[in-house]
Amino acid sequence: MRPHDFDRGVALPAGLTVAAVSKAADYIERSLADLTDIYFDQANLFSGLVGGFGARALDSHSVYEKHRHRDTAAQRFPDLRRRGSPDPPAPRDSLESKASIRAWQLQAHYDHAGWYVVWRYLVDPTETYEPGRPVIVWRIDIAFLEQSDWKYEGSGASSAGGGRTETFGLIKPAARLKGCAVYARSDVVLRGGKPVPANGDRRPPP
DNA sequence: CCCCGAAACGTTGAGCCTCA
DNA sequence: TGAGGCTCAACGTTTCGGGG
Repeated sequence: MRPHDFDRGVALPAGLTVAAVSKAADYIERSLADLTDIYFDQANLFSGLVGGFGARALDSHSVYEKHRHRDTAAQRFPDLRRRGSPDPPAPRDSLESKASIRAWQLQAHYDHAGWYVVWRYLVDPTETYEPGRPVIVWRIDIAFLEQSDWKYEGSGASSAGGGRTETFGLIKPAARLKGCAVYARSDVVLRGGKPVPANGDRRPPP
């Protein structure tokens, strides 16, 4: 990772360190480098892997661990809990690992309060950013989200058709996550809502 | 006692709207 | 005019629990 792109002023969950977050992001980039064909085949599945690998890395590199005992179906949140916290953990001891290629938006099936770490990543098959690293984590958001930060998003899914079930969306994610980027690569900027090289060409001619 | 639907988990793509 | 906000459709996996 790029040490100077970490912001040590961002509030983190108790016991979580910048070093642990950095190791986890590095683990994601290295572990998934050979699996980018999955991304081009089914991007949503690949993002699921990114989130899962992030949780796995934090489990081994931080005081946050995956729960060892399977809870009842409605209580599977969170991905990680602070070591030694009661069961079920309080929101302050809960840490959910999410991944996305989107710049800001965040969706979940629940509106649970707790700490969230979001691995914002891109797939760079030409390895323009880092030789040997086709998967790049370009920003890491860490925030404590209240239940009131989420809004319900209905669905028309039924036996008559439709795909997804009900979800919750983070309200005004760009505003809500302002100041929550513990890591942000300075060589990546948002243009057209997508991450692009900061030193890339300006807007292409019409 | 097995099977299968419901419900939990993980997301992206696309379109339209608002507002500075 | 573009960035951000909002909404909804589509997709894939795993676990639970009740009915046949």
